[in-house]
Amino acid sequence: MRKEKSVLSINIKINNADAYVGQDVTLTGWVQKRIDKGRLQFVHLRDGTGVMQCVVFKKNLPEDQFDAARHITLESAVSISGALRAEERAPGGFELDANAFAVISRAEDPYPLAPKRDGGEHGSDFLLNNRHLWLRDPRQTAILRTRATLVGAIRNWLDDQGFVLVDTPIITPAAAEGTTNLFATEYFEEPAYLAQTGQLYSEATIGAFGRVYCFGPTFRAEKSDTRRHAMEFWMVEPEMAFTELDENMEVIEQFVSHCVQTVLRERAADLAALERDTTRLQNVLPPFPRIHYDDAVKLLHANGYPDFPWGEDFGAPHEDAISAQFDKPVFVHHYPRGVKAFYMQPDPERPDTVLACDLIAPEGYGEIVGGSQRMHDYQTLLDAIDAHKLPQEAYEWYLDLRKYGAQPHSGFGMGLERVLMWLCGLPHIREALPFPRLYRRFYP
RNA sequence: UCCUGCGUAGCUCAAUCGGCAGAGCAACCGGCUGUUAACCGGUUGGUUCCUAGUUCGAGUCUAGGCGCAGGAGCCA
Repeated sequence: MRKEKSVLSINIKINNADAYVGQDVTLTGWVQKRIDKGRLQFVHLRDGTGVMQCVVFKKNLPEDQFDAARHITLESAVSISGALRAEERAPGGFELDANAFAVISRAEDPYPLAPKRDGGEHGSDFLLNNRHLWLRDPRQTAILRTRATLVGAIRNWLDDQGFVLVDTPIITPAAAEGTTNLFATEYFEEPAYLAQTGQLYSEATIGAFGRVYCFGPTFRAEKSDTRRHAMEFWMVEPEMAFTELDENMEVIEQFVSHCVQTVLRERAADLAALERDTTRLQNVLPPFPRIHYDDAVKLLHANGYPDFPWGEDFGAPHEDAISAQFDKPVFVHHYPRGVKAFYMQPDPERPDTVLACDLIAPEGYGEIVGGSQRMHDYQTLLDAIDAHKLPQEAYEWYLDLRKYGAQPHSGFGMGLERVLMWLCGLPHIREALPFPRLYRRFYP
């Protein structure tokens, strides 16, 4: 008889529970928590869309099924059927009165990750070694859902603004910027490298589409061992023909604001679960403050770094000192030529500076966007390649672009994980990637 | 790569002056029909990171190594 009941019950997802109150339903998922009250068992079932408290009374189901529920292990895969009803005392506002309990796969015990207690937390080393299981934690799912929403916001805005997604290669023949260490691999018998940027290729595709972007993983083989660095990370790189520095900054502030506001709107519950104070994020609307590098240096002189020399790049403490003066992301533009990439266009009025802009996030999250106007004159670019002692033959195709319809053009790169850290208030980049590749760590 | 700190039960951590290896949580067994980090009783659980040294005796001291964390540099 009970069998007939569960056959008739409807398979539903927990986030649709409100539509099935009063009906007999079946849930499948993983046991997140069990509270043993003897003849009464509270089983908290997670199905990927939410968590449902299931009430298992001994008298409401066959004895073998009750015993199975009473001894079920954490993270076992189970199917639970019963009547769904609204219940104030239950965590999500709904509760399932179980009349059938089936074990699909019993998890081994003990489950390696303990529920949070005042007796102690897990350390980051242990958690990262168990990343394949740590991902099930409510905090981690909130972060990764937010990441997915952020990716969607990025793509939607660019698509709506007429940017065309044009993918750039991950396997590349030579160092794009020459300076950074690349992951080396092999293309049959020839040396090859994993891309650290798609930008140079996007400078080619703007000749076909005008406005483009590439969005995918990028790779840096630098031995950077900090909370802000991963060896494999995602970067979105829009590129625009017939566009100079000021317009580039306008696009960036519109774009970043849209991303922030979309996440605030669509992921409010997840940000609340992360205990993120979003008051300062609400402020992130155009225009953003813009300061010239010269003025940024003066600002540092007046705020704790009196000896900072003109001509050097900012380190993390300097970025923090600058961003602390503003309640929004702040642009620093016109950097000294010596600290920026070879392809950036010098300012004709200040040839010791380039038409570059970095966007520094508030609250100590550092640089999230780096952009610039690119050299469009053939000879200027050739001289720059020579000055940086880069192999000209590797850049022939890039130089070629300056021969056929060259024009002032600009673009920028935004680090997905850096932005996600800022939005979610994460202390370390390791939580911003599903399977982070960190210095000396790429398992699992 | 540099600076600083830390490696003890599955996890998070104690262990006085160099003198018997401990707790909480998890797990397991039992009790409880309203728990939300349940509660109560009981049980199990150790290569004290590795190697060498000092000592009657080393988790503790010394040297080297390995691992991890935080910060810096580099960058997004």
